Amino acid sequence: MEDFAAVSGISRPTLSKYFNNPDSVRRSTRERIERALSIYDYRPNIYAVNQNRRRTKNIGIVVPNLADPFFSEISRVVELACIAAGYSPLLLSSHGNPAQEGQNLEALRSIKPAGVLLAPFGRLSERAEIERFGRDFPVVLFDANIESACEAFVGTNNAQSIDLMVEYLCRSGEPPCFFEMKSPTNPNANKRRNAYLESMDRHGFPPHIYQAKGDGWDFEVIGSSEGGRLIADGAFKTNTVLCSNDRLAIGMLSAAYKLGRKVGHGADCTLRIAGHDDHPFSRFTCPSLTTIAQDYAAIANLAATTLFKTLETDARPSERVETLFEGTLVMRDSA
Amino acid sequence: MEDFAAVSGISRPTLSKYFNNPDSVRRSTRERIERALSIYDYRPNIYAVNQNRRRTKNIGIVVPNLADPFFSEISRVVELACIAAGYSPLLLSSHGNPAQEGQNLEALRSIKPAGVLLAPFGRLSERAEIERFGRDFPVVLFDANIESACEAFVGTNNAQSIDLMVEYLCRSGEPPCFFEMKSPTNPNANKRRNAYLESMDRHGFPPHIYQAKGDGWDFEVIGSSEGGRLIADGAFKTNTVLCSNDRLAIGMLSAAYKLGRKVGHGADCTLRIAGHDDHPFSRFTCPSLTTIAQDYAAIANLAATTLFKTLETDARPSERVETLFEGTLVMRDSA
DNA sequence: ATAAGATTTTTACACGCGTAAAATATTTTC
DNA sequence: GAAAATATTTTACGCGTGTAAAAATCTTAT
Repeated sequence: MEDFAAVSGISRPTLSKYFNNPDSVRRSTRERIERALSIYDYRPNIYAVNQNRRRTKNIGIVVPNLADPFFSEISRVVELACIAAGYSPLLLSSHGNPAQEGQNLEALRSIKPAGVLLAPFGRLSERAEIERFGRDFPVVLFDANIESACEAFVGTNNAQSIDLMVEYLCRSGEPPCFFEMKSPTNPNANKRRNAYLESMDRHGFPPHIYQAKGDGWDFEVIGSSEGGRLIADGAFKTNTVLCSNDRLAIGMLSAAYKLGRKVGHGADCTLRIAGHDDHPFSRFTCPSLTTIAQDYAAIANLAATTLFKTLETDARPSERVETLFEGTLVMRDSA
Repeated sequence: MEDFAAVSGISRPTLSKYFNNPDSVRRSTRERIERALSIYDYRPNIYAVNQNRRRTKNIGIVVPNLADPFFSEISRVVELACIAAGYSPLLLSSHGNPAQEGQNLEALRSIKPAGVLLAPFGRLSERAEIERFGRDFPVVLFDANIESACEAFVGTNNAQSIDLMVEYLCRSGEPPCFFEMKSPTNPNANKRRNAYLESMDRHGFPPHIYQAKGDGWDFEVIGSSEGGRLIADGAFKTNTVLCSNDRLAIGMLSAAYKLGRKVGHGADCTLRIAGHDDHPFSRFTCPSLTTIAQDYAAIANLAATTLFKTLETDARPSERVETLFEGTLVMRDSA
């Protein structure tokens, strides 16, 4: 920078000001700098910069599993929002492994992030660690909520979205059974089950919950094996199944196909299957999957802007804010 | 570090040595340090560290599109390999946008990576930029090759894998037509087309290539709309279609289902569809997709270790090495 | 043209750590 | 137990930038 100052005829402190905020120098100066920049292609050493800055411009993004299209999509939006706001996002996936989540947060500490956008697993075991991390850095949670931790939460209103789906299914045919994993990795699963119970109660139908054994992130495998078994056994009390998420539904649809069961809302169909999340592949299942679309973009952008606001005002907000977006019904062929 | 040196009773230079390589200090000293570390939880400032190190321990990983399960899976393996080798991976997705690839490389420059693992789009337009980047940093390419650039390439042998599939399809039924995008985003697509042509020639069958219009990364959409149109029109000269990749096949399968065409190798089937890549969802299509499995893990690990070797010897290899892994046939129900 | 205000330059120190060289302490070897 | 080999400490400098304070320069309004 010393050298660049020499050849560009600008003093080093002014250059420093320019690189921190191009608008903080006089217009004519900025133009001179940019002219010189186009010739000498100098760029500040980011390590020296971050060493001296009080806060870095880095933002950590941590998601449970990038292999899940839901997270790869939502983190894409988050990432672009960070870049647009002038921050440097650092995307970390926990690869479906809750222990990795802690390691990721630990790794983030060493880059001294300005803030963190975290979609937590939401298990009890990691709660304390996240709370601690949230005290040390500004953190906005998304997708999965941990009531006791961090500045804010942005997600989908599962009560509303499940109720919407139950309502639709009840109006258009038999009331739904509910299919989920026995030990879900995500608090949303519990919210959805409760929402189903409440909604069925409100509609005056008895609930029927079916829980699949198995853990991990191979939801399709579990949906296919366990769901297929339930179908084959004729276990479902009604001809309609609401799956806790699309990936389970995708597995179950493939099992139904293998069993020769015709799924859909047509007259010749004997089974209806619905999901939740509007997974990218739900348009291409056979039949295409009726589901609930979460507003990915809205969730991602609000989470990001909420964090940015915290960073700019530099004051931790006095009270925790939770924002829930509504899901929308996507009527396709499976239910 | 000064303070930590004081309270731990170890000199700062020794601590510095320890943090760069815990084994470079005497055993007893290391234990004293680690005991103190467990009490005071000090950690080196990574920015000060990287400012002074000749080379950082950062490794950039750039993939065209994390939303594509192929890349999310392979980059997961690559990422873990980097961590296991003591490096700090930085995962960047170009979000399906070739221009973003250049921006990602540009962003990587400022973190002065020790090396980069790059799965390029492979378009002509970015060639020069990648070559230039490859001269400034050690880069190992994977998935898509650019003959003229970087240290090494690791990928799948498309000629072998396509031949394997063509061989199987010819043995088990009518010889395949080939379905692909007209203007593919990836050089592998061209390799596969040529492999198909050669293989059909070798088997003594006339080739039939069908190219879908459309660009971008919505392969399923294109496979569904264009592939569906071809099916409806009875355009395919044989009853067997080999798709250039699984995502096209997934789209085409959904179109076939909508058209009421029974796909598979059974007696009652009128159409066979095969893919390439063993996409995570190919097990759950209806019917499940016969395809070629790439050895994700082998490709990812070899790419990573090849880069590490370059970094450790500190010498750019004299000649470029290309390694191709063989694909394996995954026989499922669709063909 | 001139004074007030805004911007830039000069000067200087700080950040936290890598690293080199010489002195000292510790361990190993015979 | 002494000498040799090894490890640690001391001392000092450098990395590339942020930032503060005072001086110098430029811009704007009168």
